Amino acid sequence: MEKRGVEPEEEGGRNEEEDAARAMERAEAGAAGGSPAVLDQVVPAGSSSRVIVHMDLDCFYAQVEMISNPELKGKPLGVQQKYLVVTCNYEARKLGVKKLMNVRDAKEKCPQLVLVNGEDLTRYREMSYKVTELLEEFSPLVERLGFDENFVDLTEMVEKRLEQFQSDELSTVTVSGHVYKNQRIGYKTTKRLEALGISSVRDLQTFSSKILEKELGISVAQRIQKLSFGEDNSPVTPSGPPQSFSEEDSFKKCSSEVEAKNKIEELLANLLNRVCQDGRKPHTVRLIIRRYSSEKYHSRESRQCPIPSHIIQKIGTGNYDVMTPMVDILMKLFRNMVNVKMPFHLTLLSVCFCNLKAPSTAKKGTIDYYLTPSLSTTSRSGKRSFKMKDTHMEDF
DNA sequence: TGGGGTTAT
DNA sequence: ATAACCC
Repeated sequence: MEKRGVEPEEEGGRNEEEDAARAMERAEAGAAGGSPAVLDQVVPAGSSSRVIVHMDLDCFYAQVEMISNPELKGKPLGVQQKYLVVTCNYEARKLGVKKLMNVRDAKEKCPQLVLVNGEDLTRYREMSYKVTELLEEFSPLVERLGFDENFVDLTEMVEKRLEQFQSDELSTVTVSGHVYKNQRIGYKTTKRLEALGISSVRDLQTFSSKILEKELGISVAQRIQKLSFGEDNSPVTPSGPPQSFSEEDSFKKCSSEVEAKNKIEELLANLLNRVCQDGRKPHTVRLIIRRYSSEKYHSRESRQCPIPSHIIQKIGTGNYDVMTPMVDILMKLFRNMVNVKMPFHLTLLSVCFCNLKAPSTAKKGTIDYYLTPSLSTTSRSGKRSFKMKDTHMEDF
């Protein structure tokens, strides 16, 4: 990754801060190799303050594309998904292209705009994890947010460095602070807050806690109001490997079962590759659809089921056909949602593998084998002894 | 509005 | 199973 494409920001996450707004300490020298002594001006000794770096990669997809193809550097570049420019580099922004702009509008604003297709996220995903893994060398406490943001809790590292500096009697330090601008808290909540006359952080700070709790529920109300004072005690939760793998495709119209099956097969094939590389095995599969609706805001429906254990074991082995039985299962889920005897109009299909587990190493005849519900013969009676929310495809 | 992800209910 | 949130 090009260094100038990365903007390191350092955040002073405080538990009991009294600042009116959330303060952010920008480490001018960057997170790594910077001057850790910065902190003794900000953090009283013995305080429970944390040091959390928030790293946000600029126009991430566009950067990946420019690295893949250096000829794109210096040209206005947009990354296209369907008819949208989902992100673009700074050359393009200078010329008026915005994120999530229509391709037509973007071309109109900027006829020289170079577009690359970014519907396949594979390379973005790979780069994204490379960044996360790099950060994990500094601390295991790295939390991902999307593909292009990471939070790193460096409290321990900083404390250790601080001790060193104090013993060296060295403390030449500069601090520059900056304050969070108004944040968007989430679309639905924003609308509800607006209805209450709350449109700024200041409004939220001064609003009645009681009324807010009644309006939004105690959980959301207390959280966002604390956030409005810059108080965020939420831990940096290590993301670790992903909890789900999904692939989706949107389109203008899918109105036949054959069409749907073809699309599902493509999504599934890609997913099987991914899950194979991961090494873990999914125990649940889900099919998600979006039906065409003239105006109603995007709503999705889904059906999921456990993956039969005999199929799970074949995943990743390569020499067995997993596609056929999985397509079978997915088409059953499909017909469970869509009455194929009636006309239908779908605009999105998505397949998701979740409930990922480390592959079983249990061998026949061992204790582990009999203690693994999905392997031992007791699993059938065992499964029926408790309530399953999922549809059982084994029952079909 | 794409093509992903997470957690809460 | 869905909703809401994040990017």
